Amino acid sequence: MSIQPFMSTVMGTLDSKGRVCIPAPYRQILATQNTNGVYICPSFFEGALEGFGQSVLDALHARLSSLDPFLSVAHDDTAYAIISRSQLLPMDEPGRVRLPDAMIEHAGLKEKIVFVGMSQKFQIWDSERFAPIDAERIARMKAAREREIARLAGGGA
Amino acid sequence: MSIQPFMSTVMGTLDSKGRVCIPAPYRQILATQNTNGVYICPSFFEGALEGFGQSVLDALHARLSSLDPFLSVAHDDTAYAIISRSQLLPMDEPGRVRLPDAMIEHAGLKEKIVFVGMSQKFQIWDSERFAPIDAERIARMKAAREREIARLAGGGA
DNA sequence: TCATTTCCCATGCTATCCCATGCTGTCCCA
DNA sequence: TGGGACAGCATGGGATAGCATGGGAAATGA
Repeated sequence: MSIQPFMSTVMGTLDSKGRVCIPAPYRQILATQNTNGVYICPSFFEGALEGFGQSVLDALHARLSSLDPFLSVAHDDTAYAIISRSQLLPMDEPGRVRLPDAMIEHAGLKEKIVFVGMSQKFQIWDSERFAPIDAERIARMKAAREREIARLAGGGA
Repeated sequence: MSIQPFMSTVMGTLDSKGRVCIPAPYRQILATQNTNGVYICPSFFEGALEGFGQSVLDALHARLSSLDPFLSVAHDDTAYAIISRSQLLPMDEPGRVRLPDAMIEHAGLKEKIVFVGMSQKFQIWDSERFAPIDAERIARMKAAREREIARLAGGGA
């Protein structure tokens, strides 16, 4: 079988104890990556959380390890930022993790949340906050498509 | 063996449990792509669903893997457009899949549905909704042909 | 000693898997 | 050339396993 990406959009719940149930398909992917739990990192650009497994972390680590850890000034800022802000959250038996309060606050999570599969990683959004973002992303895609159609109809020049 | 495209238009049924029987020729194509089940994605631009196999997903994944999963906007947009909206639907023994309610609603599926083969992918339409779309596509094609004839008659300049 | 958190067990529901059946197409034989 | 038999495909329904969720007990730190 080929690579297993995080896919699809799944509704979820944040309970009164700050726990979320990781969707079963996501857990299977994490398991195949030998990840006991899940890595969570606040997104830098959006009010959301990003989750991923061991293989993403390995790739980031590989990027950093090509640099001299003490002498290099050519830092890989992205890789460094991710690694330094990520946490490995342990998973209980049914497949839930306890989100740290700081993460819940960063993403503005209420009761209804959304898991958004994005191949190597997935995002966790508050349901209400995600709705306009969703509409905006779709609008961008449509606009890009319209431009392409217009270019083709224009005579291919 | 040559490439196996999804082709022809096939009638189908959506049962009371939201299941559809994937046409046998389509299943054979999916099987040759080592796809256990079928990937389904709501169309961005039309009230229909799009189905495809592993090879489409592999091509997409290859494109994503050249982009930074945390830094690149193109990565997020592409992943969001397809990956987050697609699902791998498992297939039961006779060859049926359960369509998620959100997908059924997106395509406005009633009882009578239509599978439309489109080479790498196929579409799933509600039967009534597809009729005018079909006519429109034919009309567009005819118009293009007319224009080409006119251009050739005009002296080919 | 008390508060907070973490781990574990119990439960209802939903989705998935599986079996049984009718039908329609094709293929073969008369 | 026509009729019959068989095979494969589409369909319906029911039982079961797995998932999401809630709460309680134990352990740790203040």
